[in-house]
Amino acid sequence: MKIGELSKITGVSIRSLRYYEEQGILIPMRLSNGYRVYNETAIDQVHTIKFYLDLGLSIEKISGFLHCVLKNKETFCKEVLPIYEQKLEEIEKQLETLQMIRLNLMDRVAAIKEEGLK
Amino acid sequence: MKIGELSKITGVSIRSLRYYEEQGILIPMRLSNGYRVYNETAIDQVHTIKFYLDLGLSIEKISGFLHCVLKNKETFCKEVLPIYEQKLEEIEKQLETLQMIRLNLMDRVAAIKEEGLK
DNA sequence: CTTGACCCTCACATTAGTGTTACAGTTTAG
DNA sequence: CTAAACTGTAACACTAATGTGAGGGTCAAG
Repeated sequence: MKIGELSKITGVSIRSLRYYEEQGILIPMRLSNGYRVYNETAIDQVHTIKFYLDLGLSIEKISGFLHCVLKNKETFCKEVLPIYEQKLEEIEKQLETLQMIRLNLMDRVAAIKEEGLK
Repeated sequence: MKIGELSKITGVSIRSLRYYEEQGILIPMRLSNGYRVYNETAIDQVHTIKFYLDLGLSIEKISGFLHCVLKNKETFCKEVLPIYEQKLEEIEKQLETLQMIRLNLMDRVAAIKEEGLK
C-alpha cells in the first residue's frame, strides 16, 4: 500500500510516517516512480511505534528494541527492561516535581481566597 | 549595579537577565556606554520572577501580573487567581497522564521480570 | 599601551515530533 | 486531455528558556 492508505488505516499522519522512515524505524520499499510502498506488516509496526511513543519513549529509544519486539514477545527483548526502568525513574521525578508545584499552587490559591473573605 | 553583579547575587545567568529585559519584565537603565544598570530593587524582582518561573508559569503569564505583585501583596492582585487555577488544572491533567504511563510501565516491567523467572 | 575582565548585539542551537508550505512529478477518473 | 488527488523532497515553524559563540566596544590596573 502507499503512504496515504497506511496513514488512513493507522491514523498516523503522512508526515509522521515519513519521519519514521527518516529515523530508520519504518523503511518502506520504493516503486519505480519513487513512491513508498508498505506491506501489511507495516500496519502492526506503526501501531507498535505509536504504543511506545505513547509510553513517552523517544524514537531513538524505540529504535533500540523495535526490531526485537516485532519478532518476539516483548519479554524476550532484554534491551527493553532498562529503558522502561529508566523511563519510570524519570517519570517519578517529574511526578514529584509536579506534585510539589501543585501543592504550592493550591496553598496560594487558598491564601488568595481566604484573603478575599476578609 | 551592572548585569554581572546582579547575576552573581541572584544566581540567574546574564543571558537570562537580558532575556527578561527582552520580554519586558525587567527593564534596566542604561549608562552612556550602553551598559545596563540595575538598582537594588531589581534583586527582589529577579527573585520574584524566579519564584513564578519555578511554579511553572511562563514569562508571558508572569508579565501579566508582575507589576502588581511587586507593589502589593499577591492576594491583592486579581489577575493572579485565574492564572493559578488554570495552571493547577493543567498540572493535574499532566499528573493524570504521567500516572497512567507510570502504571503502564510498571505493569510491563513486572511482566518482563515475571517472565524472566520461568 | 596592553592585558584581562567586563559589557554589547546578533543569532544559531537545544527537544522532538508534527504541521505546514512551496514546488514539482505521477496517476487516475472523467 | 485535463483536473483532481496523490506522491516526492526540502525546509521552516512550533514551545520556551537558556546556552553558546562570534565579533566587537569599554574600562581599570599594571
